[in-house]
Amino acid sequence: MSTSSQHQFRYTQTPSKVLHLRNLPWECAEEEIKELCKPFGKIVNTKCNVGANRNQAFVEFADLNQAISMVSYYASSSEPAQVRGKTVYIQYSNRHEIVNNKSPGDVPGNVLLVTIEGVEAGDVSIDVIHLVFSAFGFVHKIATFEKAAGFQALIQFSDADTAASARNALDGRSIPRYLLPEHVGSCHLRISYSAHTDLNIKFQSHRSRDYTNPYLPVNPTAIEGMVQPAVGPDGKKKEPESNVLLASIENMQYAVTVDVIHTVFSAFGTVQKIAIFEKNGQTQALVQYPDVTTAATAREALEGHCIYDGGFCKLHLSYSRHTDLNVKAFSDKSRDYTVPDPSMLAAQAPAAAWQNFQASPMYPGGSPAVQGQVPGGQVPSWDPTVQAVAPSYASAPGTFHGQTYAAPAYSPAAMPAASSPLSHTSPVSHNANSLGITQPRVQQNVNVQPSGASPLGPGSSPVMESSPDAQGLGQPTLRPGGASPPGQAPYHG
DNA sequence: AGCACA
Repeated sequence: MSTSSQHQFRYTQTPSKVLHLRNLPWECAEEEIKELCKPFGKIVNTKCNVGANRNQAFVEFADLNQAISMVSYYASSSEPAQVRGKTVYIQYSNRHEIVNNKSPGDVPGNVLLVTIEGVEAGDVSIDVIHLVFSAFGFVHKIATFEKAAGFQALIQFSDADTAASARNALDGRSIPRYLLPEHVGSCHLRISYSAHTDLNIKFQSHRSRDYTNPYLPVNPTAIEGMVQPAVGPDGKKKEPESNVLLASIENMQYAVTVDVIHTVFSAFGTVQKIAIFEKNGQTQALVQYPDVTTAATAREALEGHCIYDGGFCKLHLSYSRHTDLNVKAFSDKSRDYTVPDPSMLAAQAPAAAWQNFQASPMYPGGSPAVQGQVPGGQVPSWDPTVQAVAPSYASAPGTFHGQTYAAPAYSPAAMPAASSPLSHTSPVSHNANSLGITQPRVQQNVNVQPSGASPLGPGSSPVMESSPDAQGLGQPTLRPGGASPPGQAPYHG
């Protein structure tokens, strides 16, 4: 043994109440580490799954002598410290206390946040998730979603103990291969706790389930297969229709406020809710109508038109996968016209709250349950472009954890493609008014017809009274019913 | 197999 090697790690020799454990098994659970350490004293803190490989941990004893006794014991023991048969290396930490050992995801609760790594959203059906986690207790609710972190699921158990047992057993584990499509490689579960205590599931769908309420309606637009935008032979997208429109606003030289959106879209029917958000640097808005027909009318009439003269704020409309927006009733980016009383907002527990929770880690530390509230009045982080892919995997009955499971409640029904009448969804208009995306020479204006009747296509678009310059910024020029002949655009950019 | 950033 060279003196240099002794010097190399000399600094680790200073005793500390905190021990550094390394070479732990993959995603070793906190309980396993405690089991190893607690014979030597009282553990006051741990920090697990640290290091690049998440196979290290820190354990803080109440007393320095307890830490010394553990190090001393294994220094002289013929049997090394082991977890799951794997030798664990124990040294004094170079710090003397564990600070902030609990990240929010480590605060136990009855709802787990599960990240399924290495899969696409369509690879793991909600039935498979349910199957896997049901082995540990009754799964009340599941909500799945896609975020930057990947495909995730919130899984609600009855209590924190059940959730903890599932977490301890499955964190870092993989979903069995036979439950996955063949093309999926590794598929590790990364599990932490959610701050939620009760998920608000609005529909039984391919992405959310409430097993406590079998009578919950099935979201008609979220049935498997329905949401996947089919591509026809001509390459046109055939989206499922919806009562909610997704408006992308191109060339947004002027502010587009909730009020502006409301004004424009109210021409075709009652606008129930609006949410404005940014997506890939482009402003988009979700506009909710009471029914699909109204939305279709508005879509037909507004597609390709500009809110302002001069080719500004050009609208591109598609159907959202949403059917009922959960938005803050009054904010600068959203409006819920069905909730006149702001105090009602608390009762409008948005199912999107957990999405928001994912997007912005602003859950109050230690504060119980941000349940049912959109935190901070933020606009929910809608991600309408993430169109869920219909699971190609049909979960078959099988056994897992020694239990036999029935077939999934939802068979992958064939997409009722015929129900989508939209055959002219091409982004490029074939009409005379060739609204060049880059060089809009002729102004196409929003035609507002309060009756909503006989919406005009882009080719027969009437014009607004004037350019935004004449009207001042921020106010679209709307002339109800004042249909001018086509080609009479007064503004030439 | 060698130190934490939530």
